[in-house]
Amino acid sequence: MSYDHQKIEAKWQERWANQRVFNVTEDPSKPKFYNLCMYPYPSGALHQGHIRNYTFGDLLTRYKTMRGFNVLSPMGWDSFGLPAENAAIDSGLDPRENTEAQIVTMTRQIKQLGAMYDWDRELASHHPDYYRWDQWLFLQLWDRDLAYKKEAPVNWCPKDQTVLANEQVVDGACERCGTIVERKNLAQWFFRITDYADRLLDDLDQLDEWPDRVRTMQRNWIGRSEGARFTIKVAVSNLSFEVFTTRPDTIFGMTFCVLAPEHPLVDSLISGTDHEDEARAYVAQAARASEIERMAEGEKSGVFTGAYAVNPINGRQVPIYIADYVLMGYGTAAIMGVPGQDQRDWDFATRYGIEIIRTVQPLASWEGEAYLGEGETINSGFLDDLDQTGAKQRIIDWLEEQGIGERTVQYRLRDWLISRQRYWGSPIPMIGCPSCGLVPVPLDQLPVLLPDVEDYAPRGQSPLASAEEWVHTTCPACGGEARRETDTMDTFVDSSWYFLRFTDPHNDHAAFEPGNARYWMAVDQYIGGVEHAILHLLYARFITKFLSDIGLSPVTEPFSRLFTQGMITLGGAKMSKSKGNVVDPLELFASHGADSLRLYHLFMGPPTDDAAWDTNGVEGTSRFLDRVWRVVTETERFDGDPDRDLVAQAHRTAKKVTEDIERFVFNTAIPPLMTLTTSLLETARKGTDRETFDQVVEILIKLLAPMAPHIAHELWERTGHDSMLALEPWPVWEADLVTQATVVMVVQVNGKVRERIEVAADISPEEAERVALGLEKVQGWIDGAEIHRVIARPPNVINFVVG
RNA sequence: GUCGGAGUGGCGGAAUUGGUAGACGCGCCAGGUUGAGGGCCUGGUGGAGCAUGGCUCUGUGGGGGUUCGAGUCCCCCCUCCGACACCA
Repeated sequence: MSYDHQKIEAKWQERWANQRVFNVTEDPSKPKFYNLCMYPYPSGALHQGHIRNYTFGDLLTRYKTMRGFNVLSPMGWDSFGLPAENAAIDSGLDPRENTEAQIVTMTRQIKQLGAMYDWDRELASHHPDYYRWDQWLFLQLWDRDLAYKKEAPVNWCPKDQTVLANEQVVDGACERCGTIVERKNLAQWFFRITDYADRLLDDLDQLDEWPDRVRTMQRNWIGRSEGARFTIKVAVSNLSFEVFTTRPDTIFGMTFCVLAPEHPLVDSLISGTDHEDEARAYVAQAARASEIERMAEGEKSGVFTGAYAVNPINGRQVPIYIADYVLMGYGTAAIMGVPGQDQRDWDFATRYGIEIIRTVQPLASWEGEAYLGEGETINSGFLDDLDQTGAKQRIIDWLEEQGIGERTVQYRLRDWLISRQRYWGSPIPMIGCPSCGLVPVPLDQLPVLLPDVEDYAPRGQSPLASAEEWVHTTCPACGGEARRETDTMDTFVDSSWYFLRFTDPHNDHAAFEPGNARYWMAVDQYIGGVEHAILHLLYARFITKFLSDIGLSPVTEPFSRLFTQGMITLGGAKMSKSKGNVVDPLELFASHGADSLRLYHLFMGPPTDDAAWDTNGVEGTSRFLDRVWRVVTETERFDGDPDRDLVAQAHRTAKKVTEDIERFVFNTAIPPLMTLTTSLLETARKGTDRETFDQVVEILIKLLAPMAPHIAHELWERTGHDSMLALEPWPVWEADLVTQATVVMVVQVNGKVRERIEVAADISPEEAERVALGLEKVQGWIDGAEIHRVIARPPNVINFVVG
């Protein structure tokens, strides 16, 4: 018989909400715990990934509450973004109405899961009272020269006539229409995150409760390289350019130079020369080609400019090429070509017949490719015989003495491109004035409201541009006619500070009150998908550091502990609507109940790992809950004796479950609860006394409360308690009961298990040896041979080495 | 290519410090309950062999090594997944 989960789940969801069990205020008398699941995009329907995320989060909220913490667990909506806009374009749905309807639906579904949040703090980034503070944040950055506008190459879809974010470009093509993406120069807004590169990198060391792989990914993304930057003169001209290198020690091996096709010097180098036509054709082709095409070509391509560069170290003249393997966005967009010590330069030199000079003596014979290893410097004048470290030091000193170069640090990280030629986002609060230039919207005029438009389809510029009345405004500086910025902000701006807003969500005169933030920050546990390991987490760290610098954030790192969950797969692929392999949580709420589904998500495997879906597994956890139900509702006999073993088992279970939750591993916390339930059912048949039984049942219900809260609360009530289980203290265990008196010891002969024997847990090595040697089977295996060694590790194992 | 992560029964997985490999669940098999089915209960379930109420061998992607003892530690290789992807 199975219990009526629909009825009891609805009952308790209503009670928790009515009694405001999970609504919190700042309370200095209690330790605080800020527990946060990454706020979702309101897609309109929960999928299993959400269920998994909120099940983990809710388990922690409930567990920490029972442990006596003041737990803040808020929920909100990352409600700006492309899907709502695409729905508007494709189906004519109003983005605002559509988004808000989806929020209503998803809120209902989250409540059906029994996941509890402080809904008084709910926020949605598309609300003017939220995005007003995005705009405020933008202006704070602008005031400190950390927001700027400049021309930059962007991904451009020629069919959709729009700019695409990097993540919308899949294999070099537009994610929506499949057209090959072009690169195009457009004036864009940036945040100067590179100013924070060092701090973002260095502070990763503090985040020792983040997964290593996430820290590694961030480290690689920031990509710090130490090296030198120096000036190279162009022969027979007064032109020069700068190069960056991590291997200044190889400067004597420079046999050519390369400029990126977009390098500003290219034009003056080739104008009016014999090489002009060929070079211009190459530059044009590089501009047209997508990244994918550039790479797919396999071999490195380039073209000679006709000009020569002068190596400052020895005056030697080397040819200057243009090649697209040198990137405009990194370093100085120009390099010294040292084929002997760089594989890319080697490939290029080999193709174009350029001389190769080795400047490092390989440790072993080495041919056919560049040598990147250690070795003595050779063919390098005054650097000869030095090792790499010494040679680098020496040459940088020399460059600095000559006043042509310096030691420098280069990052792979680029500034954050935040403007989008899109409708459904926070308008950038700037005004373009013909006489004053770029002028910020005064703070007292925020928010700049998103205007209504007729047509959301991209036409090569932001849809906001079509709202003529809105665009036309007056310049705050001179009062003349001016035009508003029509780009909106990347939604990653919204999510880069929402966790601070949750500490003071209704503030209408500031983004948040520093006092509230001081109580709640940092987020003690942040839970979400690993797909946000780089961008969101990096941006959030950046903005938090910035807000700390201007005295508003109490912390320099927003998330103390990060947990990234694995994804759900079915048939070997990630569960997704487009692949058609989704299992709808709503159907499972109806058929098995939220508790069974939650328990299955906890049980199916390590929370960090990807997990393969199996609906039969929900059947299994559902059966388990039926058994728990029967323990309480069908036990009638209480005519036996107190059962100390059962109590001991309950205490061991409490210890194990607590330890597993603390280390964030849930799949191993459930088996002991299952076996405890089986023991209770056996005991119920056998008979015990009422006191023992009630005591053990109480522990079981409490341990189950964070995992399967509805059934746990119902059984708590049915076992005669008036209190709210969610606010009851977590079970404690007695150390004496947890330690077992006897254990099974393994007896090995020559490392092979030959016998098992039950012994006292505190047996001495001598006693263990005596007992083991007394065993008939062990004697049979020793078979009269000499015992060379006895390794006794009581009470687990004893091993006789014979032979 | 570089950097991460992972390979254990038919399946999901367990084994936290080197010490009983396969906990727990699913699936499957047998028996019980039932008019039948479902449900529930009990037992079994890595592989091979045999003198089959038990015993022996073998077994954690492959190959070597360290150790009394290796899923766990070291070296080499293979496969899969993820991130970055010409970063000078």
